[in-house]
Amino acid sequence: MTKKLILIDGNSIAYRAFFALPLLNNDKGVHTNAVYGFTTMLLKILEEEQPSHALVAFDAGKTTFRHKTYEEYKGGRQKTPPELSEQFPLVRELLDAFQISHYELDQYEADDIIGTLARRGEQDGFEVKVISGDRDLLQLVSDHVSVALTKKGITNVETYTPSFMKEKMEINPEQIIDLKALMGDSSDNIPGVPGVGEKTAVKLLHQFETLDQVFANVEEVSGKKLKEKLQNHKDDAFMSKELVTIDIQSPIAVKLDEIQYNGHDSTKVAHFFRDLGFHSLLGRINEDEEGAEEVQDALPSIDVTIVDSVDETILEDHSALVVEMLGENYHTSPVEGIGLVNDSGTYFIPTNVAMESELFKKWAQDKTKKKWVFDAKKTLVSLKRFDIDIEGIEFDLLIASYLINPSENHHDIPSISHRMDKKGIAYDEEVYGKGAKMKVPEQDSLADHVGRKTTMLYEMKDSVEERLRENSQWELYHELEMPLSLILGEMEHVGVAVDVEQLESMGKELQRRLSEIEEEVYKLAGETFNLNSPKQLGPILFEKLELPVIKKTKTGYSTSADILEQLEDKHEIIPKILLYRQLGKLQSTYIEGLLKVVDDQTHKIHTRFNQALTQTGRLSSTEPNLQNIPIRLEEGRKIRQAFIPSEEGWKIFSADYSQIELRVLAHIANDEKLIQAFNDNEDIHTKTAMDVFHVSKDEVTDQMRRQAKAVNFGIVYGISDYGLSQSLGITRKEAKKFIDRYLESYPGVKEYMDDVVQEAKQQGYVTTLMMRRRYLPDLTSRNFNRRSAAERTAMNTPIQGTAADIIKQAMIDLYHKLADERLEARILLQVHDELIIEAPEHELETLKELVTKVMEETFSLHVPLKVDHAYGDTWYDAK
DNA sequence: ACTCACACGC
DNA sequence: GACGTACGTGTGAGTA
Repeated sequence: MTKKLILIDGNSIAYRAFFALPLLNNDKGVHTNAVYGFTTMLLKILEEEQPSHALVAFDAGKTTFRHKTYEEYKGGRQKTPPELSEQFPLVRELLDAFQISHYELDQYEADDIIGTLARRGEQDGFEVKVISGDRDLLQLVSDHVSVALTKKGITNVETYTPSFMKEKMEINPEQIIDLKALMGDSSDNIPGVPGVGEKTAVKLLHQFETLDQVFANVEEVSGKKLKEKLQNHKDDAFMSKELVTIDIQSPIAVKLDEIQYNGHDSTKVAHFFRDLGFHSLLGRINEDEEGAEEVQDALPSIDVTIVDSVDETILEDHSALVVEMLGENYHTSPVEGIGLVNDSGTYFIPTNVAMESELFKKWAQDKTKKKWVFDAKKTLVSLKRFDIDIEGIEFDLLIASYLINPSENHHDIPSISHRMDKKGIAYDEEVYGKGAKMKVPEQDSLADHVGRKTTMLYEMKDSVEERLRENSQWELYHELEMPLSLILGEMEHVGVAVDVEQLESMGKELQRRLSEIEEEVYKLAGETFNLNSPKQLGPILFEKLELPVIKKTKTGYSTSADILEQLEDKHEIIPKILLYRQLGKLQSTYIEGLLKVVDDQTHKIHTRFNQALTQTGRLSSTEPNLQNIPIRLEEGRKIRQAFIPSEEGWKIFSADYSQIELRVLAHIANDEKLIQAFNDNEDIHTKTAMDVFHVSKDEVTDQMRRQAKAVNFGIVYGISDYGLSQSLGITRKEAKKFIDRYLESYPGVKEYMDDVVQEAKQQGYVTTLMMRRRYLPDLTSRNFNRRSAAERTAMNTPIQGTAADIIKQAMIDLYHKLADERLEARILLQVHDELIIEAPEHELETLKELVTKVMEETFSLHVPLKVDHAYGDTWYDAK
């Protein structure tokens, strides 16, 4: 087997990672983006290269031997940001966990260490691979030394071999030094010859081979100016050469046989990953399929009693309760067992033992026995499957964690525990495996893991609640999200009835039309191909049919709808493709997709609302997503005909807020004109058009109203001038003008936008009216894009988030009102600004008034909230 | 098992 | 003036 040596330029990779990735930080405010990027790069290299030897080199200190030659070496360079410097010790820790040597040497740079070892390795018969982001290292390339440079991002590299270099750069590795000597390097403050850039330098080296030859034959250089510059800066060039030349004989102490790589210590690495919150990476380190037992053996042991029959002594008030399931879908996943922790101990109750126990059921349903859970909704729904209606849920760690920081991507017990510095717990993935390898471990392991999770839940309650109070979020948590959670759970459990035959017959008709269109497209294309593949479609349209290329994606031609629409009258194949796409979407996502998740016993669909996911406070919906059922195009809207009441003689009733976000904006910004418009019950888009274009009502054309509508849309969703230009098909400049004119027209809005960004910069986050919070670390980003995106988010989130708060409040109010009035009507779905209800026909008259009133009065703004309603035999008809 | 391009809603 | 530009979920293709 050949010996393979990997040499990594530690500083360079850390820098790259730092600037390539957003400034992630974990809960304790420690930045981890560079470490994270470094880790992904390292994992990839180790997987791909399987090195026998490895070393990471770092720059030692401020001064190097090069400074003796040239004092200003690396002068003028920006100071390393503290957010990065603080990560270097972590990178070293990481390497220790991976058991990879790292090395630095006073007065020398990482380059010199790498160069020296590369040459030594080469002589000893190694295949050497150098990883860096610094092109200077290309001078090391030889038959047995290749250099991988990071391209975009961090794991994306390009490997330079002598032949690749010749092809790509048209010069040899040996010429790299001379190239740099001529062109200099501003980032290292290397002068080179002024006025000579890469192009000229390459040209010179083509002609004269080496730097020495260039100057020996300087008379032959074409161009008077160039010749002069060379003659005047000969010394600079040779000094530059000295500076960029890597010292391949640096006095380093390490020997090659001391830097063998024998694989990492998975326990240490796992520990490190957990500490820093690198969950996604944990799955990539257990080469030899560590089972649940091994993972747990590494943790301090705990005492879990496996219960074989439930007795009263374990069912206390104030208990942490975990209903454990491996699958995501709690409507269908088997319950693997129950975790219970209270003052009397830590218990694991096997599913059948719990569910067959009358005592357990009675305890669960007793509202005076307070339960602390993780995910109240999931707990509620899964117990309902066993005919248990849980009561007395007093604490929900999932919701609390989400409210404290919604941008945290992992709101599971182990992740939250690690964020709060509680270590004795493994991630689900480590215990259960993931994907196809996921399996229920044997009972002892299961009980141990569930026991730990329940213990963590039990122990974290107080500090998490305290945090909510500190954030002034107690009311949001306790009066809004917690009650809502149970209502959502009930909605999910009730489900929505579906007319399966209707879906199936629509599917058949669609299939027929799809095949027909497909045939026609193939005929027009002159060949058959996979019409669902943009990769295959691109060449047909833009090469074979020679249609003009408007936009490319990184993998080929863009064939998205907005591009195809611009080509619509260029070729008759285009409208057919668009129709095929439209119908294909309906078929695969909505017909087939929905049929897949219909319960075949009850013909109902049970979505799951994710209450702890979006950054703004909105809900999301999965398996299936019932918040994106088509409505815009009639063809798709018909899908809604398949959503029907679950009982004979009932109707679907729908109520939606009219312009809730813009009303919220009027309120928050306290903009006189906007408030006036809503108080006068004006058509807001027409009003906006009047104000932006300075015209009277009857002068507003359709075109103007359409543009005003898009501007309003942009304000609500926080899109950029670019986004607005795209949606209106105008230039960015024009779009910006629209936005500016809008802000001139509504000075209150302008003031709000400025203030909210200002305030967010000061405190680091924005809030909604109900104190929902969103952190925006990118507000201080050095990257313009990031910063402006964060600024738009700062303006937009209070608007969208407050609207989300309001409809959530309305759901709670409505739920209670329906119960108080003894109505049978029940809420089925929420679609951001709309509630879908089913009700017996005789309740409709009552509902019209009651639902509207509750929704409009749920929250009092400086402008009225307006609710429209409709009903019919299907969701389609409730329009 | 993953990423990409695309498309649906608000 | 650059850069790549509301947020979600789900699908099929393509690659590893």
